[in-house]
Parts: sequence; structure tokens; C-alpha cells
Amino acid sequence: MAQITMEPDISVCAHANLRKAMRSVSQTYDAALKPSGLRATQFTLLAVLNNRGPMPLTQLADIVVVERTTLSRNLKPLERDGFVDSRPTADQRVRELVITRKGREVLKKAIPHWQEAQNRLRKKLGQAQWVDLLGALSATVDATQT
Amino acid sequence: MAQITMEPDISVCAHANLRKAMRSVSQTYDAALKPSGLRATQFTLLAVLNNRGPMPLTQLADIVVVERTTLSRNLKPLERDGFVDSRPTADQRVRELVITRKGREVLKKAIPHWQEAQNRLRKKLGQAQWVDLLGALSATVDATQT
DNA sequence: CTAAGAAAAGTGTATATACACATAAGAAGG
DNA sequence: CCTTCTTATGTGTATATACACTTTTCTTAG
Repeated sequence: MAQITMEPDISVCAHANLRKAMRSVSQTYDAALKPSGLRATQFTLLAVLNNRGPMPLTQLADIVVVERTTLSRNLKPLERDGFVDSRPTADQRVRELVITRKGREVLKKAIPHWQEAQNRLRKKLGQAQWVDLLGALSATVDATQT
Repeated sequence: MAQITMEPDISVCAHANLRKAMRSVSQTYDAALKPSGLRATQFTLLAVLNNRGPMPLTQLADIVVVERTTLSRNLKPLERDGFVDSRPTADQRVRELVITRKGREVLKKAIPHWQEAQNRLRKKLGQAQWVDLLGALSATVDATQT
């Protein structure tokens, strides 16, 4: 006999657990990055722009899997602080995002702190669980994006 | 020779990947819960209050691993809509949170939609990866909370 | 008992997030 | 060409998130 209605078991909810882990990890990474002045989310955006070169908003949104309109707003502080610049393109609808010299500098300063946060968590988890985590997250994104 | 400075490999960043997966999964669950009128985050809070009974704010914050001040604000819409009530206790500093009858009703209505989102994702991931995901997230919370 | 310290909760401010809707510009068909 | 469709982006509104700081109330040392 199947249960009819009941108490939803939140301990096996993918959403609740993802959110919980996200909050916990975000606090860790944000704290580690604090000396650099960057938030972890901002670090990610700068790193992508640095590694992959200038690109339009929509492309960046696709890469990091952020809603386009969210990204538009996330860029505000980075533009305000002069870490990211946007320049017009031939297609006048498109604005191409570029990391500035100042942006590269703050990124460079932040990298050791990010690395430190990475190392600490990887050590705490152990290599096997670290790999599991990244694998499971990747599979989850794939499963929800299609 | 170790690398000196370089491009941080965001594809192996626990934070970036967690955040990415969170966004993707949140959108899925929020969409599924839409007919109920609840956000996935709100569903989680109601479910905990329903399953574990009334409790003070701080305790709920500990359980769901949300910053206390965040939770305080997350409860606002639920109180406004009459899904959660807060009542004074002997200790006048404490306000005890209670799910209301209306809250239980909306929760009940939301459960099938939540279940549906759960099932869909579990099916897409497969049982093995589903278990991996929940295990990895749990381990991650443990690793960052200590 | 009272003063010092701890605990529970709220506020100010800032970022992060996304849906619904709006705008503007390029592309495509006739 | 011009209308229609599509693409790139922005705005309005609302929730989610957390740090620093404040307030109120208990608790505890003396």
C-alpha cells in the first residue's frame, strides 16, 4: 500500500539539500575571498571573462547558467567598480563584456584566497568525495538543463 | 615546477558548480510548485515546521542552515499570507514559529507537485546518481559546518 | 540583588536571483 | 521596401541571502 498524503521528507529533497549546501559553501568562499573585496559570485564571473575572453551577456549567462536578467544585475557592481567594461559591437543590440586591467588585478589578488578555500574543502571532503561532489553537480545541471 | 599564477579553473570550483546546480534545480522546483503558489524555499520551511512541530526561529535556522537574519526575512511572506504564525513563549526573547491550518493546507496542495519534481529529477539522474548527489551534498554541509 | 555577560531577535544595507513585461535592432519573406 | 519574426537587452517587482550593528531579555558571577 502506498502512502496517500504525508509529511514530505525534506531530508531527501534535492532542492533543499542543494540550497543548504550552497549557503554553507558560499559563506566559506565569501569569507575566504573577503580580503580581496570580491564576492565568490563575482570571482566566478571575472574568472570566466578572464579565461575565455570578451563575450556578449547572453553567452556569459549560458556558460554560468544564470538567468540573463540576473546576470545583467550581477554585473552592475563589477562595472561600477571598474572591473568589467562593456563595449558596443557591430550588432547594436549586443554589448560585449570585457574584463578590465583593474579587473585582472583584483582577480589575481583573489586567486590565492580562492585556491585556499578550494584546498581546505577538498581536504576536508577527501579526494573521493570531492570528485563525487563535482560529478554529481555536473550531472544534475545536465539533467535539469534538458 | 608548480604554476605561479594563472587562470583559475572555474570548472572545478565547488562554489561555482554548487551555485550553478542550485540555480538550475531551483528553477525546476519553483516551476513545478508554481500551481501551489509556494516557492521551493517556502515549501521547505513549511515542511520542516509541519514535520517537527513549533520551534523558535534560531532552531529552525540551525536545521535548515540559513543565517538567522535571513530566515527572519524569509518568514515574512509566509506570515503575511497566514501560513506561519509566531507566538510568544515564557522566555520573552523567543518567538515560537507555528504552521497554521492555512499553512498545512497549502503545503498539502503543494506536496504532489514537489513529489513530481523529485521524481522527474531522480528519474533523469538515475537512482545511483541521485544517491550520489544527496550523499555528496550532505558530506559537503558537514565539511563546511565544522 | 545588581552589574556584567550571553542569548534571541530585529534593522540597515548590499548582493543574488528570476519571472513577466517592455524595447530596440537585426533577419527573413514576400 | 515593409511587415513579421527573432534576438539581445533592460525594468518592475518580489524573494533569498548574509554581514555588521542594535535592542531586548535572560542568566550568572559576585
